[in-house]
This record gives sequence, C-alpha cells and structure tokens, in this order.
Amino acid sequence: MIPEEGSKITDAEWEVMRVVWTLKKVSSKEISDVLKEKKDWKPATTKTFIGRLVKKGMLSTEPKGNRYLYTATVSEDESLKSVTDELFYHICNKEVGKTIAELISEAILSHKDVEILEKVLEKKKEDAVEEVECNCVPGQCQCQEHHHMKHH
Amino acid sequence: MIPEEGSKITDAEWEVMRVVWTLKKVSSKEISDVLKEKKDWKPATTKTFIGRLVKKGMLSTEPKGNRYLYTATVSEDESLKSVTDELFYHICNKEVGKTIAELISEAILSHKDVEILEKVLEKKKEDAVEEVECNCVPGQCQCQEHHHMKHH
DNA sequence: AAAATCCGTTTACAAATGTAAACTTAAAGC
DNA sequence: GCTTTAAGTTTACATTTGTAAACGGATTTT
Repeated sequence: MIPEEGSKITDAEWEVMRVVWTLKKVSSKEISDVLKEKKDWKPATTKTFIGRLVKKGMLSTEPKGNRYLYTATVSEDESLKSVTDELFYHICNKEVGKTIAELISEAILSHKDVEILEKVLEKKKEDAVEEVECNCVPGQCQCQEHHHMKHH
Repeated sequence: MIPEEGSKITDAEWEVMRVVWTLKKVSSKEISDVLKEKKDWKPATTKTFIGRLVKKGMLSTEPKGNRYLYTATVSEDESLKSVTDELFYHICNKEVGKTIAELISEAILSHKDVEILEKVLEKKKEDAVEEVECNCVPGQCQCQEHHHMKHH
C-alpha cells in the first residue's frame, strides 16, 4: 500500500516509525519492547499504532510464519520534511533565516556540524536572493503593513 | 491570566495568534476579517479559537466599550520555540546538525540572511562540542546499535 | 490434549481539535 | 421604543489522537 498523499504521522506514531527506521525490519514485539522502555506503553498501545500506520500505508507487512515483519514505506528524511514544513508553515518566509539562526544558536553542535553548515551556507550563496518575498496574508505579518493594511 | 505552563497552541489557534502578534491590539472583528480571507473561516469559528486562547491565557482582554481588545501574552518568538522543540523532539541529537543543514539547503534565503547565519555559525564555534551525545533509547537510532542492541 | 501464550484485529473511550450554529445581551439604527 | 446587528458565551458535533482492554485464532508448553 502506498501512503496516502499527505498522510501525517502523529507524535505517537512517530515513536513507532523511529524504531522501524532504525531496525529496518521488525516484529511487533521488537517495537513494543522498545516503546515499553521509552514510553512505558502497554503492548496493546503499540499494537494500535502499528495497526494505524499499516492502514495509513506508512508501514508495509511481510508475513513471517503466522506473524508479520514490518518495514517503513517512507524514509525518515521524507517524513522529517513534513515536520520542517510544518515549522515554516507557521512563519513568514522573510523570517525563515532568522528562525534558522535561532535554531543554530540553541542547538548543540559538533565542530564537524559547524563545518558542514559552513559548507552548506557557502553553497547557498549561489542561489541566495536579493530579498525574500513575503508570503503572508495582510494582517499576519508586518512586512506588508504599509502597502496593504487599513489604518484605524 | 498567565498562560499555563506548557500550554500548546494548535495550528488553528496559531492563525489567530499571528494576527494578534501582527496587529498588537485587535478586536475580534479584525481577527475574523483576516481569517475569513485566509482560511475562509466563519466568524463563529474564529470566535471559538479566540475564546479558547483567552481561556488558555494566551490572549488577554482589555474592555473597550462593551467589547474587547485582545493582546498576546506570549511573544511570537517564545511560541516559535515550542514549534522548533517539537521538531527536534523527533530526531536524535546527533542528527540536529544535518537537519539544520537540510533546512538551509531548502530555504529561500537572502544574502543578508546568509551573512547573519555565517555570523551565528562563527559564534557557535565557541561552544561547539567534540561529539554530540546521542539521547536516544536503544532501538530508536543507529548510534548505539553496537553497544546496546541485541542480535537476532 | 489441555492450557497458556502470543499476535493481529476489533472495540472502547476520553481528550483535543476543527468547524460552526444557537443563544444572550448590549448597542446602533430607524 | 422596536428592530437589526454585532460581540461574547454556550452548546454541538464529527474527527483525530492517545491509551488500552477484549477477542479469536495459532502456537508453544506442559
């Protein structure tokens, strides 16, 4: 089954997916063992989420004996993309830079990470724009205030 | 009223908050006009979210005539923090650098943004660590595989 | 063979969320 | 003064989410 267009992974489901992404091909027991540890979920709870993920097409099943082995149909990176989109959905395009800056300030990074980021930034210079276009509706960010907003 | 510790702003509520953050002190009509435009919400819908936000303490009210003017009790930056925390909650600490790198690659940034990011990175060098500690439960990221994972 | 266990499936159920109408009351218009 | 309107409050209701027990069939254990 192919995951529905735009099917979202909830927080609880994400916990399950992480286990599958890590272990690649797992039994439900392996999953619920991990989440028993981390979240103190009853096996029944984990089963529910596995079931929902299968129904959503995020997990595929391969029979092994009378049981299943589960694998992910979407990569962690792809899924992470929806989470970051979610983040940027909340702010004005113009603020994206500033927001990333904050992320960096607050993050714990290794020297190697910093190096990588420097490289990415260097590359980014190529397609950096003169000015980022605001994408907001008037009344949801300051940028357009002058040309669109009513005065009261 | 002070916002409850850790009260979350839902996606729909976020739309309302953005209007308030932008216009600083608004009537419910101003809010629902904006969201009529953007989300095609009936005024009743916007009213519901305003009400919930007031109850949660995210909006404070100041009477004006027999109506209210609403203001935010939390800043956009503070609130954004919860959204970004949410993001990093989903991944291993070790992957934070890589994830930020992806954000940068995909983002539309201005030259100025790039400059700012370079500065932040420069500063970050001061407290960059040798190696980022993994914070995952075994079975939820690869890092620990060798020392903790069972073999099957 | 009977009992205990394991796993997938079904059902349950409260809280949160999105969406909105209905109700109430005060103000504004006629 | 009555009517319409506008804003705040209450109620409604379907869906999603988190959490889990119950059920049913296969399997392993005794």
